[in-house]
Amino acid sequence: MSEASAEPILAPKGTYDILPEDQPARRWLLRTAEEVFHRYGYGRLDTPVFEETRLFNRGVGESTDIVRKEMYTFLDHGDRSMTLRPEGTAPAARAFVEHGMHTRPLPVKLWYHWPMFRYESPQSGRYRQHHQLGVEAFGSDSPELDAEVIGVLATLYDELGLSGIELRLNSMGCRVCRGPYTGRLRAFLRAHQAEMCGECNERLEINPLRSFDCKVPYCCEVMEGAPRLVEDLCPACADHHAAVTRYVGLQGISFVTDHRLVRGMDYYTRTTFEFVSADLGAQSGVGGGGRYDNLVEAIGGPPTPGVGWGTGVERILLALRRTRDDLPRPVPPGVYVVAFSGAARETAFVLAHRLRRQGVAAELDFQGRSPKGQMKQANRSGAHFAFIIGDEELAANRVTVRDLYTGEERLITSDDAVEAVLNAEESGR
RNA sequence: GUGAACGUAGCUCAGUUGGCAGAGCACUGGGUUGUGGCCCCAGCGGUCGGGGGUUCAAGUCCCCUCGUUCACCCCA
Repeated sequence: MSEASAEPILAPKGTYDILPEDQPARRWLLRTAEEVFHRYGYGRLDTPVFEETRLFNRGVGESTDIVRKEMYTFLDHGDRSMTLRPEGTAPAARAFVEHGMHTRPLPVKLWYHWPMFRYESPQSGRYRQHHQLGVEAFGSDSPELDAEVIGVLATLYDELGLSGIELRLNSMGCRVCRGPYTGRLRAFLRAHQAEMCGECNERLEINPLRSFDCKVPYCCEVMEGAPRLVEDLCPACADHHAAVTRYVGLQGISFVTDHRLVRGMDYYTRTTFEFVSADLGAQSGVGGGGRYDNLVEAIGGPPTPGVGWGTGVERILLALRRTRDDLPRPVPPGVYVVAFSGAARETAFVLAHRLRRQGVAAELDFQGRSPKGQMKQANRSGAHFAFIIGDEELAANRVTVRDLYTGEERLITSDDAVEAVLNAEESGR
């Protein structure tokens, strides 16, 4: 083994480390989310990070980019094909079925905070491992539930202070209306094949709806004249969509109907929606979701409608950091215990221990720093107080308590010092 | 997967037509033999992303590669 030639090992491409200084903002975000979910009556669900590959093939859909080229799939030692979860809805549906949750009072409302894995080319706001917060509500096809689910996300963004976002709403129809509509759209696209880009022609058969998303100018022009699904829904879907928009409005949430909004999972039916942020780059979607009335059945469960969404934790933080500079930061210790002589180190160590047992965050030097160096550290740590112990304090059996905000100093017993800090922390709250 | 830009100290970045690898911040010590913040001095810290090539000489030019960023695509 040659130490000199050891190459540094870096985090895998598209992944990142979450350092101590990054934690408080993230923790605050998650706490806020948990609180919001609780108020709306959602219970937390956790599932394994890997599932049988079949779940995603059947659930998300063979034609999707996620399944076709973005999954981390491997064979385990029993030659079973496993996949690191690329999204949350299919696993949640699997758990719903596996635990017979259809016998619980419906709807069953769940939330999650999970890492997701997709083999994509990384860029800002797009990672190979990222975290999503999500909710899934199973067992009701009421448009009020679509609206509630959207309301949960809008409330979350609002309470996080995420501004500059826009809600886009659409309906993808159902089995009854989507089939005939896609037929009509295909016919339209074939008629205009010569005017469209190569990609649009390629996806004509697989997913013609995608052409609405094409950025090529002349494609956009053609698509202006294309039949629109929202305007071509079956009566039931049209009623549903109208009710969803009404109930979204009742919550005071503004939105735009975007007939071109097509999402990348095959399971969507009826409602689809997306929140986009003006503060992100090209990866402007912060959260999105929709209704999936056929998904549970597709993975072998009883016919059960559902609706939900996922939102990217990293993208929320990215957008927040671009608009706010007051996100939570690490909490400084209450006390930094300073030893001014070698003989005082033992007493300092014990004093720090006592403080910690009393509920006070206390730090001390381990590097053998000079008195000045320790004071500098005390200052940098942000501690309110420095407890200073040197030969004088040892002789007097006292400790010097220095208020690092005011510079005021007192020589008191260690009992009084601990008491003083506890009082200061109490009144500081 | 495609295209473009960029990789120099822990961080943010200079580095001229190829000619001794730098600054600020951070870190350590000192100025103050027991006192932080401001200031001053000094120190520590570098496989110049990696490999190959051209050259007397490469951080600088060429090729490959890895990574990051931006865009396409897709999505959170």
